[in-house]
Amino acid sequence: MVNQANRTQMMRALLALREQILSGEFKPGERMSELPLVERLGVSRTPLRLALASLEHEGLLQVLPTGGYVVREFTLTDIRQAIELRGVLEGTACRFAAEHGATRRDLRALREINDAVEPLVHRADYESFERYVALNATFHDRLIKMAHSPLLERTLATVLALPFATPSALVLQHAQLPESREILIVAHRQHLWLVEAIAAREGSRADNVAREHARLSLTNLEIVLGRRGLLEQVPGASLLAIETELEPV
Amino acid sequence: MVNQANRTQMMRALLALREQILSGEFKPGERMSELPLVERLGVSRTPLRLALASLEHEGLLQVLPTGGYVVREFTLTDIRQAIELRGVLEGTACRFAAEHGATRRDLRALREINDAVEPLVHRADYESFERYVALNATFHDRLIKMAHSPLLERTLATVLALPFATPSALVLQHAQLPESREILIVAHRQHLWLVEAIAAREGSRADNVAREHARLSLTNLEIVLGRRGLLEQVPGASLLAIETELEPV
DNA sequence: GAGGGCCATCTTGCATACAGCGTGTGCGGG
DNA sequence: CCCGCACACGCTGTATGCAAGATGGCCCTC
Repeated sequence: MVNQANRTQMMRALLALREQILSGEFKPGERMSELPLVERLGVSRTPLRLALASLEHEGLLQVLPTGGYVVREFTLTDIRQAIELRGVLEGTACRFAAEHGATRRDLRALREINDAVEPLVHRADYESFERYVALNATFHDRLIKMAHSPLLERTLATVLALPFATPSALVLQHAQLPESREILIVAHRQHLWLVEAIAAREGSRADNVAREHARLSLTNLEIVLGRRGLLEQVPGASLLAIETELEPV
Repeated sequence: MVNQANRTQMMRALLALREQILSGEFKPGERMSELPLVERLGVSRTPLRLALASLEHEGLLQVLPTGGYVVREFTLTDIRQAIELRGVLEGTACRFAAEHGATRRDLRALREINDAVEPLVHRADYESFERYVALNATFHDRLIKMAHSPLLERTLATVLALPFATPSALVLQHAQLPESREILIVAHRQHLWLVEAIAAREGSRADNVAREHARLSLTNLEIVLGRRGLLEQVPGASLLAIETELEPV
């Protein structure tokens, strides 16, 4: 959102607050009173208020009708809809990229990322997963840039700001499970298809593949939900309202 | 976005600023210095800063790397992409509505709106057009609500905040031209199709129809661009960078 | 004993003062 | 005449004081 460096007090408050909220130091519905936060973060009320307003724009906080903010609670439905919407937006970005025509340079960059990812999907160590996640993020960043639509980029960024919505939010948590490594194989194959489709200017195919690709996150979500211990490691998990429909493993 | 009543100084500043920007009282690239605005709007710097931050989030303002805001300039490409993205989001909303299953009550409401619109598309007086625009807005509002996705609603709202992006932004301006009345006929027919598709739970069809429906705004845009006098009546027109590719009538 | 009203306290919204920094201008030197 | 430096102005970021409103508790009354 605001990509300024953390030089200003407002940015420091924003970054600290976001991290603390996502790491579960505040409960959903908890009131974010300003004075305690001032003490906690060591900034004055003015930049703190700006940070709070920014977090409200991001969707992590809600405004009370009487004034003031509370931590927002997310339901499973919220997360599913966020992932689905991410798929729609990323699909649109891929379609734009295909229709607009990708430069050789962009295509080569994507292919190089895929080449680097390929050996990683078969390895099981944690460092490989971390590297996979990083490359995955680079791939998606490059893709959205190729749509040449600042508005789309901005819109997608707002959706990604929500917990659980980002492409690799849930990968690291369950990657250790052997059953879920198949997901990485599928995801990698979809990346190959995406580059193929964009290179061939097949916008509709690129759109569809990207949507299905995003839906892998739904599968990840189901897997993580099945293992209670895993869920709690995910940033933002504390903001999730576990509905009673929690399926037993 | 922030739907609070205009009780607070911040909301008054926000509403006043937005209106003044869209009505062309500031030129694109013009710096929005705080002190002159304080004098102009009669509010203090604190709520003004909040309003500026909100407008930046809306996309009407840009932040300078040195700090401070400037009025953003929109290109034709920006507008086209905004309209296209609106189509994607409205299409998704219609698909969600179809997949989720619409209540009889919602469907009846949509059909009633369409019934009320039907005679209006054949009339040429200004009051009919105004009534058409109002009913059109109600129709679209109802549709997005039927998706049952607050996130989608919020996302669409951000896109609609941009000038020229809203469904009926350009209707009133050119409705007087006889050649453009056909557009209303087509739009009305698409509304009928949308209700049909949603009622039949045909999500894909609803999606496609909604996308094409949004693209009618592109046609409107082309028409308005062809008549210089019309363009200047549209709110936000002053923010538009007319490229040299302006086609002569 | 319960409910309602009043008071105290806390909280937010707003205004303003202050400091640091970037910018623009003017003057002097080459 | 042009370029560079320095000073001054204006601007933003920040801190803090103040007032109005909401909320919760306590007491009084029925």
